[in-house]
Amino acid sequence: MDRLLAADEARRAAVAAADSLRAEQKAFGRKVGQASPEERPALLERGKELAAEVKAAEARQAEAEEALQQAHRAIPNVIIDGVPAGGEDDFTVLETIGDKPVYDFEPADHTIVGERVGAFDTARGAKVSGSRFYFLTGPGALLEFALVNLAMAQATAAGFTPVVAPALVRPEAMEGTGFLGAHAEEVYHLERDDLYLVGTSEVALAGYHSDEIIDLTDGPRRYAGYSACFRREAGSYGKDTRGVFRVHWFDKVEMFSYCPPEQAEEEHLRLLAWEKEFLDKLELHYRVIDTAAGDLGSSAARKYDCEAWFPAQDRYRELTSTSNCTTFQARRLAIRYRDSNGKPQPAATLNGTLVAVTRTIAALLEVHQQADGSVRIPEALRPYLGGMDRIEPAKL
RNA sequence: GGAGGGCUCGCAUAGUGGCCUAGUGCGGCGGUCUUGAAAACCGCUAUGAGGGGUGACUCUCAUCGUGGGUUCGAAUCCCACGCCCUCCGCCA
Repeated sequence: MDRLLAADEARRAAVAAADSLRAEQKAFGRKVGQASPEERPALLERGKELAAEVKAAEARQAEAEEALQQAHRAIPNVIIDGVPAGGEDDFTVLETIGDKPVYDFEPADHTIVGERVGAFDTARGAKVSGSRFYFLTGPGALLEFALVNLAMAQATAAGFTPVVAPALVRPEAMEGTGFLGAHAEEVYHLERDDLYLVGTSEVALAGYHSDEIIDLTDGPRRYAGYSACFRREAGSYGKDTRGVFRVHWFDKVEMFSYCPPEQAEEEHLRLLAWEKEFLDKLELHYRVIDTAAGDLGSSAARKYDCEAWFPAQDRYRELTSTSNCTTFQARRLAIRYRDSNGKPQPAATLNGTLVAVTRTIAALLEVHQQADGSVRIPEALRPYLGGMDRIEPAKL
C-alpha cells in the first residue's frame, strides 16, 4: 500500500512538471508562428532546448505512470469483509440443499455410467486430441444441447441478454479480467496471432463493454454467454484424469452482470439464486460454500461455489461458481457508468456459472443412475430431449 | 493471401506544418418568448490527469483509431499496428 502511494505521488509530480513545460512550449510555439522570417533563427535555438526538456519530462512521466501501473497490477482485488480467512480447505458451508440420494446398489463412477450408456468416448478423444479430451456421443451430445437450451431459457426468462461469445480474445481482455495474474499458467496462448483461448466467456463478456460508459439507471445489465472454454489444467496432473470431469475443453453458459458497486453484493446473491434454481431443476443434492480468501484468485472479492454430491466419489464437487469482482475488472478495462451526479465511475462486474456442460453431465450420470444401468432424466430437462425420460444402456 | 479507400469532441462533415485554444450542420440538454407547444433566438454539449473555491463553478495539461518517429512546432509528413469499407482469390 505504501509503495502504491509513493508511486502515485511520484507520478503526480512528474505529470505536473511535464504539464508546465508543455505549456511553456505551447506559448513559445505561438511566438515563433507570429515572428517574421528574420527573427526566427534566433528563436529556434531556445526552441530546441525546450523540446529536449519537454521530451525528458515526458519520459519521466511515462516512467512514473508505468511504475504506478505495475504497482497496481501486482495487487489482487480487495477481499470483502466476512470472507473466511485461509486457503482452499478453509471455506464456510453456507447451506446444504436436499438430502444425499440413497442407492440400493453400489453407485458407479460417472466414467463407468457414461461408457455404459454411450454418452462419451474418452479413448478416442485422447487418440485424436490427447488426454483430457473427449467426444460427446449419442445421449451425451443430446444432453449438451438440452442443458444449454434449458440454461438459456432460464436466463432469457430472467431478463438476461443471450449471447454467443468469442472463445479467442486479445491480450487486453485476458489481462483486464485478471487471468494473466495468478492463473497465467492455466491459459492457452496462440503465439502466432497473440490471441488467448478463454477459460470462460466471462473474459469476452467483460471485454464487451470495455472502454465504454454504460447506462445503469435501469438497473444491472445482464448477459448469458455461451462459449467453448479451454483450460490447460497445469498442476492438476493425475487429478480427476478419468471421464469428463476435468477436461481441457468444454462448453459453458455463463451469467455476467454489470452494476453500480453499491449493488454488487445483492447482485451476487441473485446470481447465486439463479445457479441454485438451475441445480434444483436438475434434481441434484448440493451445498453452497463461501470460498476462503486464499482461494479467490486475483479478480474476485468474494466467491460462492455450488458443489454437487457425487455418490461414487462420496464427495461434494464444484459444479458452479459465482464471483463478485467489484470494480477490479472495470478499472482495468475502463468500464464505467454515470453515478447520480453524472460523473463516470468504474462499474462492478460479477459472473456466475449457469451450466458447465461436461461436469454437469458427469453429475447427472452419476447421481441419476439406476440399478438396471439406465440413467433417469430430470423432469425439467425432458422437454429439451424430445420427452425422453431415461437413457438406456447402449448395446454391446 | 493480394490490391485500393478510410478512421476527426453522440451522428454527419471541414480542416495538407504555426491564425486549431479543432470550425460547421444535425441531434440532445437548459433558458427567453408562449395559456401550452412549435418556430425563432441565446447558452451548454466528450474523456483522463492535476490545481483553485463551501458551492453552482473555474483554470492548466493531455486526447483527432493506437504506438513510435521527423520538426522549434503535427489532426496535417514518415513508419508500424488495430479496426472498418470496396474489389480479387480461397472458404463453412
